[in-house]
Amino acid sequence: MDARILIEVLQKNGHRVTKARSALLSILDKKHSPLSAMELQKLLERKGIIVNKTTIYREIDFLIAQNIIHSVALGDEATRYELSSRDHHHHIQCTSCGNVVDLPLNNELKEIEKQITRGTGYMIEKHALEFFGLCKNCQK
Amino acid sequence: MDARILIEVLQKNGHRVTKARSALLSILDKKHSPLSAMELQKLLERKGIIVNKTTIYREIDFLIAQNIIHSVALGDEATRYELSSRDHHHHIQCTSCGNVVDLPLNNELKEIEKQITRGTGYMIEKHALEFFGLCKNCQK
DNA sequence: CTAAGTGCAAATAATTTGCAGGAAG
DNA sequence: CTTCCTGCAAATTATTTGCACTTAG
Repeated sequence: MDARILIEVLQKNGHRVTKARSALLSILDKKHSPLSAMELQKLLERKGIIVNKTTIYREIDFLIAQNIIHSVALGDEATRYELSSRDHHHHIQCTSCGNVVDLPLNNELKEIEKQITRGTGYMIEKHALEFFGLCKNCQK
Repeated sequence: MDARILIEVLQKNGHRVTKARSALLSILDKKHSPLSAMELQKLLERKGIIVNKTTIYREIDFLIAQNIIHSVALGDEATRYELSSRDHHHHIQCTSCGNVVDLPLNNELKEIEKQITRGTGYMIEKHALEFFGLCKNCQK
């Protein structure tokens, strides 16, 4: 249970473990695709945990500050978030239904990043690689 | 002049060529990094062309519909736009000053896209690959 | 002329913030 | 208890839309 370990770490570091906080971690741990603030709120609701949207945003800020989650920008309405403890991966979003799926890829980009640093002097910290297309269902 | 050609095409297709429209095209043609709605408005202003922000957004919609520009999502405040007629490329944004630079890269992703299609059944239409890091200046 | 372009004010939508009350440790 | 968490309402920011007016062709 990734979520359990994260909760332990939070406790060890003197952070409070609220119902919403631990439920969010277990939701993020189970769902293998990035979730928006609204989606997180709804998934909490299904567990019987009703919180204000403000709380969701503050919880997101907190978890980002703890390096537990990070944002994923796909260019549509809302920012999504996912656990940072996952192996590095990318996403593909269906341009019709909007569904997002994780894509396990190897580090094809390491060499490219070195090239870029050589060419531009930038000290690269991270990258975002997202794919877009029609999922099987929407091809019909 | 890329902008000139685009203007001719618009005229040929029966679209009007307003001061703002042609100025936007020449601005986008010159600036080799994606621009936000607000930046576009300000750059027009510097040319003495004062337009409402609404006009900027409507012009962006129009140019996207004409396949002349497309959006670039970097995950911060605003969406940026750039000419589609440019060779396919990517960007790197400084995580400190926010500056965005174009990166000419070859099609390293073609093979990866084929893999993804084989593995997931998605019919891939496009991808977004952005890099983030510290620019030379901000490393000091 | 006449459809397309434009400004302005108001509407949305995502996210942020101030403040006062409530709960975790 | 005391700091952190939370709700609520109001503020902010990016973008959209309705309506009446203006202009390019």
